[in-house]
Amino acid sequence: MPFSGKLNKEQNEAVTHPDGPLLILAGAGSGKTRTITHRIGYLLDEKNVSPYSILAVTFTNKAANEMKTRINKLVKSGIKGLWMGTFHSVCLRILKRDIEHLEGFKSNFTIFDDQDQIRLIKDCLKLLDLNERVYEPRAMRGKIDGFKNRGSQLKDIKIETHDEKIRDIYELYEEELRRHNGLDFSDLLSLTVKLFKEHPKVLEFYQDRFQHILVDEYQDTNNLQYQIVKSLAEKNKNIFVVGDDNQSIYSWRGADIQNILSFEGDFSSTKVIKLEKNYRSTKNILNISNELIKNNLERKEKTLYTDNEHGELINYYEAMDEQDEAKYLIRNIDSQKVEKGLKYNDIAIFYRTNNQSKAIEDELILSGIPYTIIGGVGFYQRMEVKDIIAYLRLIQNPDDDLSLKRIINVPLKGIGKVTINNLELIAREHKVSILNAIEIAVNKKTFSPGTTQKLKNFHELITSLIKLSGELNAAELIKQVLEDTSYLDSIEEEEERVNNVSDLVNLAGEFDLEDEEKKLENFLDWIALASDMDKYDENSDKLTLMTLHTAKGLEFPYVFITGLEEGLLPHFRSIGEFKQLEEERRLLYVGITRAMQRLYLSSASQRRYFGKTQGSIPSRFLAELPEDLLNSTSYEATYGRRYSREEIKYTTKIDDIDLNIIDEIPGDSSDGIKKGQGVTHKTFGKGVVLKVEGSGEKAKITVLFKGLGRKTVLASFLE
DNA sequence: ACCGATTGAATTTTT
DNA sequence: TTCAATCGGT
Repeated sequence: MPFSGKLNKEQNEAVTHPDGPLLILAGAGSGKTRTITHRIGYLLDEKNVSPYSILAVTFTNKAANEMKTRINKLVKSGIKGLWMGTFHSVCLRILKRDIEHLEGFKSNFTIFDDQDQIRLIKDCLKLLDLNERVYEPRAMRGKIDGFKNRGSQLKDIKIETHDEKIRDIYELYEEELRRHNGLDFSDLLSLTVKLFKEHPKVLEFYQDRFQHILVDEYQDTNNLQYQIVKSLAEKNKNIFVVGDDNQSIYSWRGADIQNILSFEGDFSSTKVIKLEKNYRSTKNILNISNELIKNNLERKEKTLYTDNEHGELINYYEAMDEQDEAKYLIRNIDSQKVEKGLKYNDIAIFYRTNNQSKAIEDELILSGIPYTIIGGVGFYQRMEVKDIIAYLRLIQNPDDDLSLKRIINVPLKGIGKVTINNLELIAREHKVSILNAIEIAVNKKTFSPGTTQKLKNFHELITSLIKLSGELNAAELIKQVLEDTSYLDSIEEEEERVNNVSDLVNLAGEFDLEDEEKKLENFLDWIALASDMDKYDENSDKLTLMTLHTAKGLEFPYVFITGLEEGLLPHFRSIGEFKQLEEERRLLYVGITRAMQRLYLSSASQRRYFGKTQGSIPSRFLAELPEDLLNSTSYEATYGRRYSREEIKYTTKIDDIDLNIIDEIPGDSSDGIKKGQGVTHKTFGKGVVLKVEGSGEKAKITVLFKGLGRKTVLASFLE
């Protein structure tokens, strides 16, 4: 049995499980990936299951690619026909094939990323004549995604939000998305659910095809993903899920830890296997992770153990500020690298928020250490990359007004805001795309001769590119766009940007080699779901920097976790609410359990946020770690110098008060504005004062507004 | 009407 | 620090 030799008893039991639902609760480092790959190998080679009948869902594209490679090495037969990818990519594939069963949808849709979503929401707010300050686009995006992830119908939303306007925004947003022939990320999932519900024949096709379904990182599935899994597996019940409730860290994206906690109830006669033996970390590392996670109430009982040696103590350093923290990292990296003969890619640095990378980056550059940063403003979000992609998107989907608006004047062509606004009006009036509106306006000579000529040129440019798109592959088409628009000339002074554009051309070239169809559409789909993570090459000798979220699923011999401060980890947006606080703890748990040999923790006593230096105290999570496993030092101990600490202020938890009583809080302004007092703002309405900075008309007042949350406003705007 | 410059505001995590 | 909206000049 080639698939049992290298496995322990539980892993082997999972791999050779007969048909029927199986839940694997796999602790960190317990050989989860190995178990899934061997399971697939077992099905293919031992059970003679056709790869065509297997669907495997992973959390990232990178994980999918890696798993494919591993399985290929493992099995005798090939894996042609096997579906492996993220929920989003799997759904995309299903929708590309079957979306036209749903009325009003076309298969050449464009995928709208979150930036596009925000821009579209802004357009909606303008159309509805709503104030962006009151209905913050980002917040609205969050609400809309929330509705979609829960599968809420418009009529339900009335109950969920007391603000009728939010419902209007959602409704218009959906309408606009349809008009653009676009799908947002949530649509990929929710329309698949809709498709399965409304077209049982389509569902049956996939049910019959996918005899075996495997889902990795099941703890981070959301309601829609759950529904997809459930309906696909309903017929054959061969559903194999792997997850760790202690590593559920995506609730803000709609992930519901209940999916894994109640799996047994969802599928009758579920077999449960726990993988509790850790092969990754030293005893010390594993012990502190166990001690930490014990503090969570919402979890399944599971204690990891290991045969590995105790290893070194866990280091903790309390730095003066973020610079001092970065220097501490480099000191240790340098010395350990020499002492233990490490390579840079043996080492990773984690943090809670992307902006923490800057200080570390600066010091790394100074000391000449090679590094890569994963995430942040990723390659695909770069302005120049998005510009080129907008051209491609418009070529592929001429209804994509959003992309058109992005590039109609890029590089500058003398077509301004007023003209675009008028074009939008024409488009609306005739119920056509802006590209069509341009044609109408040019024919009718609606604009001045100069403008008409510019528009005519633009229209000809796009139509000629559309014609060419039938013959050219993605890379060639990008080159054509660059040539026709002289885009490179417009950014020639910015070397970085030019490089990014040429990287994009190369990327497209690589894609064309892989893609048999060589279609622009496929390239765009791939780009839309691609992330920075996918480009990450763990074999290049570079230090890796990333957030704790992106660290999930990876492992490194040496791990540094920075910024263990109240307000950062746990993040202040999560403090105060029990569930969110537990998720922050899980986040740290994920970070700690990435470490194989050695773990370093650090915090800074003060940190510059933007411009202003703020004081902070060490994270409460540090107090939960057993002291005898920690080796703690501080800036003061290392340098024998003291530094002046900023006064540390604790925020009052007024947020938890019942917002309905805001109306009743007395507004007494006889001697200026005070904390806790009720106020009325000209635009935002009623609220309660949380904080006062300065005095008089120009004082900055932080107010918790009813239904809108915290905002900082000028005293002169309050009544 | 468009463009560039200056000011102003805002920052969790990502498929 | 970056990004976006606004304003005044051409």
